[in-house]
Amino acid sequence: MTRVLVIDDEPSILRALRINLTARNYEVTTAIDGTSGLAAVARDRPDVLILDMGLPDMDGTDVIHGVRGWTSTPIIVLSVWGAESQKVAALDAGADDYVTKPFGMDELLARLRAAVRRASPAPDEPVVTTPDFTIDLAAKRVTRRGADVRLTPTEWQLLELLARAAGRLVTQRQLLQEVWGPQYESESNYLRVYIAQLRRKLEPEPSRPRYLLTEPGMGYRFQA
Amino acid sequence: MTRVLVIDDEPSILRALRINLTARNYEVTTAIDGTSGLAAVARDRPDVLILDMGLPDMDGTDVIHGVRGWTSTPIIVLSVWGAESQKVAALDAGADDYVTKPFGMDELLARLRAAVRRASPAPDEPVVTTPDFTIDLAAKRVTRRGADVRLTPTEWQLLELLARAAGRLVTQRQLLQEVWGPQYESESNYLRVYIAQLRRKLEPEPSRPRYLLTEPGMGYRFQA
DNA sequence: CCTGGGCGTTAGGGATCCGTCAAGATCGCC
DNA sequence: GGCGATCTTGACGGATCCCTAACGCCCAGG
Repeated sequence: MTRVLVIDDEPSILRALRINLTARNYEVTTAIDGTSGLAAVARDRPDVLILDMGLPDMDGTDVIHGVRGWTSTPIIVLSVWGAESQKVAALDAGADDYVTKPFGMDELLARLRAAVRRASPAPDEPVVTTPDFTIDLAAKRVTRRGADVRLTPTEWQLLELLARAAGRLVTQRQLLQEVWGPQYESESNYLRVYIAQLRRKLEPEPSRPRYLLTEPGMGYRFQA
Repeated sequence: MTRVLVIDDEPSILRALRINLTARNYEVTTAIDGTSGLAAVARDRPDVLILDMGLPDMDGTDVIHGVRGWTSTPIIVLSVWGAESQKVAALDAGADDYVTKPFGMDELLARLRAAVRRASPAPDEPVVTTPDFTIDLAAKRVTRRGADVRLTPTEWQLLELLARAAGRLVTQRQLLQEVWGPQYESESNYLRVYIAQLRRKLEPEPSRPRYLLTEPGMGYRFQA
C-alpha cells in the first residue's frame, strides 16, 4: 500500500485529503507544520509527500530542502493561486509537482499516481515472471526458486524467442529459422530435443508442461 | 545541452517556446502534429517532450501512449484551461506534468527543469563491493583485504566493463569490441587469458570462480 | 488390428569452447 | 641500450555443448 504524508495546517484540507486518499486505499499520515512534518518524513518514510507551502512555522522551500537533503521521495506542493515566483522556487528546490488551491481532487489524485509511478523502479528491463521461475531478458538470466538456472546458448535463444512472444503461438518454422538458420527449416527434431531440455530445467512437472506448451502440428507457445 | 521537442500546432506558442528555450540554452526541435511528432521523437531522441493536447490529427493521449510504448522520456502536456478529465487522462496515460494555457513562462521552465532533473539518472554508485574485494570505479582502484590490487590497463578495462554491468551477461563480442576494438571481434583468446588473470588476482579460488562467471558460448558475467 | 505421423525421451560421438601455460614481441622507463 | 612490465600468440587437455539417430508413446485413420 502506498504511504502518503500530508503536511498542511488547514484542517479542512487535511480532512478532505484523508477521506479521499483513504477511500482509494492509500495509507495517510498527517502533520500540521514544517517541524513535525520533517520529523514525520524521517520517521514514517512515506512513498510520497503532499506539502502546503503556507505553513505557520517554516517557509515551504526550506521544508523541501530539508527533505531533499537525504531522500528523493516525490513531493507534490499545494499552494494558493497566483504566486508564480513561489512555484518556480518550490520546483527548483526539488519539488516534483505543484498544484494550486482550490484544486480538483481528481487532478490531485492523477498527479499523485504520476509521481508514484515515476518514483517506483522503472520496469526498464523486460522481465517475464511466472509462479515457478523468472526470465530476465536483459541480463540473460533465468532464476528458479532463488537459484540461477544454467541454460546453454541454444536453449536460451529458444526460450527468449518464446518468452518475447508470450501467449502467442510461434510456429516450428519460425523457431528453427531464428535459432538454427534458414536451411534447418524442417529439422523439427531439434525443437523436440531442446524444448524437452527447457522443460526439464524449468517446468515443475516436465511431463505435464504448464508454461512451454505444444500446439500439435503447429508449434509452441509460452504461457506466462 | 538538453534537447526539447515541442509538439504544438499554434505558431505563436511554437515561436514563444523556441525563443525562450533557445535563450536558456536548450536545443529545440518542433513538430506541428501528432504523426510528425511521434516520428520526431524516434528520430531526435529528445531529453524532454512538450506536448499540446489539441493537435489537428491525433488525440493527445494517443500521442502519449505512442511515446510511452518504447521510451520513458519525460512528457509535459499543455492544454487549455478547464478540461479536468483530460488532465487525468493525460497523466494516467503516462504524462509527467500538465500545464494549462495560458501559462507563465517561468513556471513552464521550472517544470521543465524539474522533469529533466528527475529523469537524469542518479549518479552511478561508483563503488562495487563484494565480500572479497572492492572496486572503486571513480578512483580506478581495486582493494582486497585492505591492500591495493595491481591491475594492468587491459585488466582494468575488462573488469570495469563487467562491473558496470554487474549481474548482467556481457557477450564476448561486446567485451572484445570495447576493450580491443571492432576488428578483434573474434579473438576470444584474449578474453580467456585476461579473465584468467583477473581471477588469479581477485577470486579466492581462481579455479572455482565466484564473481567472474563464464557462460559457455555466450560471454561472462560479474556477480556481486 | 495394423500402420504411419507427430511428439517426447535418451544417449553418445564429434565439434566447439574454455582454462592454462609459456614463449616471444612490444612498450615504457631509466 | 638495458630491463621489467605488459601484451600477443600458439598449443593442449579437459569440459561443455550440439547434432543426430534410435526408440517408445499416443492417436487417428485405414
